[in-house]
Amino acid sequence: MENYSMLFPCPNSSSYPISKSVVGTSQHDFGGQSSNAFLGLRPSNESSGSDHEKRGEGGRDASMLMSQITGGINVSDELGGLGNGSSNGKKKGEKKVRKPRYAFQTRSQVDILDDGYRWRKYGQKAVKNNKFPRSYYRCTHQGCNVKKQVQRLTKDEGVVVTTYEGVHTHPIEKTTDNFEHILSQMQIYTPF
DNA sequence: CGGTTTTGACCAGCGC
DNA sequence: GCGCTGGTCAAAACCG
Repeated sequence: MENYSMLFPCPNSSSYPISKSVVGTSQHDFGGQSSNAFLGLRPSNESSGSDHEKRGEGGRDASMLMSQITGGINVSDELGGLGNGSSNGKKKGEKKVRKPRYAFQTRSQVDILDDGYRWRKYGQKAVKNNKFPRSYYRCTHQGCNVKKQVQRLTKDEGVVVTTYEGVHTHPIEKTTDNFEHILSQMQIYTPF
């Protein structure tokens, strides 16, 4: 858990986080305790077993909206510069340059939202304070090393947190009604 | 048969 | 320095 860009700050912090509040995108410093934007994604400084409640009254947290998600996607390509393009050199002895990540929550029955790209799962880990494992996926397109991880929240298993890392270097694979398809898989939350 | 998933092992970073 | 945790690898299993 290092640098996440919180597309959606904690909903219980007063107003709804609509808008492209998106990127604070600090490349560094985020690992240092990002307030508590993401309930399930916190590092490990939380005493297990008590990480829920505490936001219980707020009603359904994770009230993520589609509009926000589109915002997130847009934003994600402004990291194109730093993201791909060879700067990812994995030489040893080199300073680790971490790509910024973009996370968002969705309310969905399915873990894997079909975003039109093809992903191959390359790992799965049990994470602390969460009874659901986190799954790691990589884009199968040649030369495109975009990764994403998907995790369901313990507290609210209707909520799926998806974290993208990197930018696709190729067009989307499934063009047909892709966006609508995503919509159909989500339960959209409208505060109105 | 080729691509994907599963799953345990391995490794690196971080906090104590 | 050590242990914990997250992230990745790779071999085997699985599936169309």
